Amino acid sequence: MLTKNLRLKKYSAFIATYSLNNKAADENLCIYFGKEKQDAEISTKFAFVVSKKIHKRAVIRNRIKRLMRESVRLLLKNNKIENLNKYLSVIIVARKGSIGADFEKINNSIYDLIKKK
RNA sequence: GAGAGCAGACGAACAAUCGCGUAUAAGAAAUUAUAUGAGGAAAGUCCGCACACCCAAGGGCAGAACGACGGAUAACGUCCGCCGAAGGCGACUUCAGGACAAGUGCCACAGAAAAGUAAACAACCAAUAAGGUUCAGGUGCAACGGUAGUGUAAAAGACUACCAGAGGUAUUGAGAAAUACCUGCUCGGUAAACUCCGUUCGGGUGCAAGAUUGAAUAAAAGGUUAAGGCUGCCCGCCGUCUUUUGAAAAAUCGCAAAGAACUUUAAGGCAACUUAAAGUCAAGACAGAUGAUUGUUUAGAAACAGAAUGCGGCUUAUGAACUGCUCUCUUUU
RNA sequence: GCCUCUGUAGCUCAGCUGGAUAGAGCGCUUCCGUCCUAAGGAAGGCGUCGCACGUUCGAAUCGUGUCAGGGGUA
Repeated sequence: MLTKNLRLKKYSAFIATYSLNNKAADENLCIYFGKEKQDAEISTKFAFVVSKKIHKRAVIRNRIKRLMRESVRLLLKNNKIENLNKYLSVIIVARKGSIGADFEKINNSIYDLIKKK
């Protein structure tokens, strides 16, 4: 779990981010980007979504969520995704390809998709 | 040694680096330090409780669950003991295990007949008929107790012996029941068919229950005894209702450390369990915490699987390697 | 969290007040038809009734458990 100021919490913020429909996807993941920032001081907020449609078991869904979270944490720490800073919010949604994936696969997916943007 | 039966335990360990939730302490704050952080099923939501609120002026009809007996428990559809039945050579296992002799229904095809003191196709007696009987044949899951004999014209519980059931009496037991004797009493199956009997349940909603604080609870128009509420329905009772526009939808508690709690010991009890003493305090969010990488050990860095108000059960899923007791067979002494 | 419904042929559905060969439409295969195709006609195979256990003489149907899928509600 990321620290509290990096988490996206409000329901209205989710709706706003989804409605922009600014997204990038492959078979594993789908990333939604929110509005562009006015103030550079505000930190970018993240949310991770693994729907029950992906898989029935909570263990597998939790596993995917944790891997995504860890991957984002490490990328932020190493400053590899600087181009993310201009967005207010980012939602990462898992797709069916991510079932049973290891850390390497998830990490590469996120890195590639963000870099493309 | 082989094959079974029952019960039990375990649910990888250690280290390093980078991280997350909660609590406590320090600090103006950023933050820092310390402690701690997922199961035996957390699952399915199948039962039972606690807890909370709503409705409870009544009356009637429904309804649901359970079902040998005795106990345990907060309670249970759970557990323990025991009886009976069924299965197994046995250890042992399984059982929705009240009543069809209160009433109603159903029992296809076949068969005379599927339950009503029941047919007379063939058979038997007899000269024939009237009559007697349901033995034998045949049908069917099931044919009006079964087997063997006596008896008779031929037969039949008509009579006898054994077996099965029913009723009664006596003894034993806390009881289900068991044992013995008597009565020829013999009346089909099905209640996981309706139903009857007994027992239990005030009803409803589930922590998004609900409580407190804050905000709001205002205005306009229209309609009229219909709608709405009170238990599923009826009676009965209460009672204005609908539409449009506006605002709000946040925080704290519930709830996270104290109880039907857990561990050990002792006493009582066949046991479930109870009582007493000592010790322990052990997750807790609200977009929702337990992760990532590496190394070593084991067996290949293993199964099923992730807390959301809390407990007691049941059911289902579950890798590898184990432990104890018991039974049967075989071999050796 | 709570409530509720459905699993039958390749697909969409009947049958579910127990009685036997489990039906209908579309589809599929073969044949007829036509110069060829379509329409039309004839024939055919198509099923562990989600699974397990039970009740019953007999279960798709009744009961219990279980698995899977869908819907509603806050």
